[in-house]
Amino acid sequence: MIMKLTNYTKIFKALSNEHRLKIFLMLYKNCCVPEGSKVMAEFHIKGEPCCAVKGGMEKAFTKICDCMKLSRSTISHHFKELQNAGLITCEREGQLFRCRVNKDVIKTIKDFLK
Amino acid sequence: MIMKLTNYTKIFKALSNEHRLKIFLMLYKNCCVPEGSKVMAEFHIKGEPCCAVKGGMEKAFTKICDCMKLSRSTISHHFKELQNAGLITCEREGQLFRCRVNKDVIKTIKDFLK
DNA sequence: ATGTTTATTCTATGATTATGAAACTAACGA
DNA sequence: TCGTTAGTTTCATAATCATAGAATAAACAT
Repeated sequence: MIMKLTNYTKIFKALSNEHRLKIFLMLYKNCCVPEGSKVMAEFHIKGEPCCAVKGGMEKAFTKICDCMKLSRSTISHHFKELQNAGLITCEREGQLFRCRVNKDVIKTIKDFLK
Repeated sequence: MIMKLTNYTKIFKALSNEHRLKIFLMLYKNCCVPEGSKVMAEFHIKGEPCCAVKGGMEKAFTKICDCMKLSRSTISHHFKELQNAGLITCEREGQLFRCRVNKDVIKTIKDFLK
């Protein structure tokens, strides 16, 4: 996938903030996913401290705030930035908050650095 | 190589600016280098429009300013940022301005995204 | 030595970003 | 319905960043 330079700067900018990078890593690394699934993590809205998919994620969405000592609105803002950069997609489905990490983008970055 | 999270944010921040990314790419991709050498580009101080190593680089340091419509001090600042992030190292040697791209860092980023 | 060219550092300023408070929306349960 | 919980949006503000001009330094040619 070939992208305009500004798409890359957007991605790098999204990852240039420590809090956003932590959130992203939490989604990208600390969650096990069923093979073939793109869903990296599911956070229960009511603050269940788990990754609904397969365990491994020790902080649920609502606890990220405490964990990072940031307000809810700030966390929301950071999630939005990660989405705008195309790194993740989020959707709400009833009580569930679903996050997908866009693996294509990761590949794109790696290719970019070749 | 394992680094603190802030080192990664520093790298991503350095690459999050379009001008810096262009400069970095110029050093990283557009210059041919002799096998085994770490030197990615050599810019003549007097504005010779070449990469002293093997050709391929069409803009010398002094022309980057025109090319990007930025002042000399701003370009200097951007080079410094790239250095602070550990992406490149620069040194002056008489009339030559030498830039080395730190390939280890690139590898570190790629490993980071695994 | 003096002037020229080139890059850096310092300083000021306009632009962008990170943050939280408050208002708002959506889902749920009693 | 009404209150609670969860997340978003809007707005204001403090912090950081990008930029250029001026002063400075280093290398060189004359």
